[in-house]
Amino acid sequence: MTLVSDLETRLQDAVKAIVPADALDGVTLSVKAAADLRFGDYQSNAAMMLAKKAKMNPRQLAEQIVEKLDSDGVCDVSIAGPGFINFTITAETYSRLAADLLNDERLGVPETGEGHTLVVDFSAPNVAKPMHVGHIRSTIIGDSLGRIGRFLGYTVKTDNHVGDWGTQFGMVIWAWKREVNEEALTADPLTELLRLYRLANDAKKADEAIADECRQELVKLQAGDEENTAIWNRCVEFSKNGLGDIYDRLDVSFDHWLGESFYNDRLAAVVESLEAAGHARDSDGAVCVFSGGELDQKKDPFKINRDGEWEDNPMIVRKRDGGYNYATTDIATIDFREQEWNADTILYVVDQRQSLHFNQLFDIAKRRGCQADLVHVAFGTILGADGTPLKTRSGDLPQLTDVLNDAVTVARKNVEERSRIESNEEKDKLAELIGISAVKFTELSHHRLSDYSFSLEKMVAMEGDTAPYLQYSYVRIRSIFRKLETTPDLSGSLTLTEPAEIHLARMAVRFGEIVPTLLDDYRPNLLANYLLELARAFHSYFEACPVLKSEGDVQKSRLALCELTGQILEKGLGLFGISVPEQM
RNA sequence: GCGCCCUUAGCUCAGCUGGAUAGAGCAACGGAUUUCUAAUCCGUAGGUCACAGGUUCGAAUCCUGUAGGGCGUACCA
Repeated sequence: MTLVSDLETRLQDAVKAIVPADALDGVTLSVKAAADLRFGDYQSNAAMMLAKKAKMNPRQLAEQIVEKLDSDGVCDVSIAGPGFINFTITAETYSRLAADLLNDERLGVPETGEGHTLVVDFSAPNVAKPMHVGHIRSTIIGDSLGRIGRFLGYTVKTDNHVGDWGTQFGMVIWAWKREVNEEALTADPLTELLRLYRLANDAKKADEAIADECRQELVKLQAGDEENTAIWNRCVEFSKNGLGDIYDRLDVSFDHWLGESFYNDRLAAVVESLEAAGHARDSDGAVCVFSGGELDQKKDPFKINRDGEWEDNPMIVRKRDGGYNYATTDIATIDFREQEWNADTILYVVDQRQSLHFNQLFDIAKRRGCQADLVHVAFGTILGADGTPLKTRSGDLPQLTDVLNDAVTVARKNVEERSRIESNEEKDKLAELIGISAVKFTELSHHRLSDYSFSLEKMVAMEGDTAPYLQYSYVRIRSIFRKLETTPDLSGSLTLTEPAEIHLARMAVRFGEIVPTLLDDYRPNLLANYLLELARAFHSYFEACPVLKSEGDVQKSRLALCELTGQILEKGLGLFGISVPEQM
């Protein structure tokens, strides 16, 4: 049980002894971390909420609650302002809890996800095109959500739903048949594929007939044409190898790699079932899903207002040319994940600009009887330096590999200038770790819905609120233990007295309270905030409380606190897919 | 037109299922290092939370409106 839930239980017991049960309807008696430590460690506004409902004086009610509240020596309880109940945790309690955490593999994090299957659909780049900076958000946020889910005890299935079957293949095949350069393909397959893609893209923009030809190539592929399938197989193989290199570098992996093509032979049946159930019908030669008519038009994703008239805004599941598009594939994918994986929740970590698509998709899935909780974990747009969105098809966005390389280069320079490490090989390894960690952490410390202005400078920053700052605090901890030479016995009780010690323990205890909240709204950045606060507490402690110069119980307590902090930093960064170095 | 999202310090951003005097980092300025690693710490300065109303004991947070910006709006994903 976390400290905050312990306090909540005590508070609820006290309230139940005073207030009749029916007065508690709709009131949550919650305790949260105090906004300001001057008020104590935790606070509750339960008395004010209840007083409002029962038309009582909030301060008097708070006094009654406090009188009944059995704090059992855990904390001091006081009343302030209009009726806040403030909990000030004692140094003894923090000492005890810190000692407990040191013996807890889970570091105080409860298993809230047991028995629940969580599918995380993320990254999903288009095959045949290299990943650019725009792919960073889905890849890193999705990977982190999967790791967090696993740690919380969910059965997690991560799936890279790669775009290996869409329109771009019609284009690549069209260009391949006319222009492929086998030599270039052997030397640098991804660049050659990108060249072919751009070639077709430019050609079809200039000539509508070519756009048609590209569509025809796709239809042939989807119908099983031998030549196109052979080309496609080679494209996919080259691309997956290239993608695999980047994922390895990012330490991102997937349980499954079921791309759009995997669902190809299920699409016809999906459309048939939609038609049979009356959800879809022919429209202008295409097969479309229309509104279920159950929602208000303003909220209905299948309705749109044009010039004052509400018109249908259908979702196309089979194009006029007979080809299928991603809507159809997505429906088949939901069926598969529900039936084969028993998904309870499916997360789609996808750009918020696709929210209309997901609104439509989820609506039709529910109409077909889908039971799983479907969530579009949307994120904001990546903007360029000029504040406008980076355009996916402008062709000139920085590639992900280049960004990673730049970050590593900056990190390498830092290592050269400030690290104690001497071997060049070790320096290279450290720079790779730090550079990539910095990129990941930059992403994860932002609110996912904020538009993200891409700046190389920010991506590669090594000071302040960054991954290296967190890694550095870990390194300082390891350094203390290295100097100690013996392995200390850290079991038994602790004695924390200095404000910096107590504050560090306070932060450590909160780890178990923060982690379960990360999946409430799929917000890894709350963990980033926490880890920075923990590391700040540690660095202050490091300056204020000498460890090696202290002796006896004081030293033991301080070592224990260091060890605990190190474990939390390692675990917390691990939830971001970031590892910690022993030395910097 | 209609729908969705955004607007917080010079810059980049946290904080948003209502709580007390709105927080970090960067940049600026002033200090700390014969050290348990200065990728650090301590301090100073910096705000009409876009604007106007409303609900409430209490609003950056919820509601309405206005301004500015972004995105989406049937055969791309």
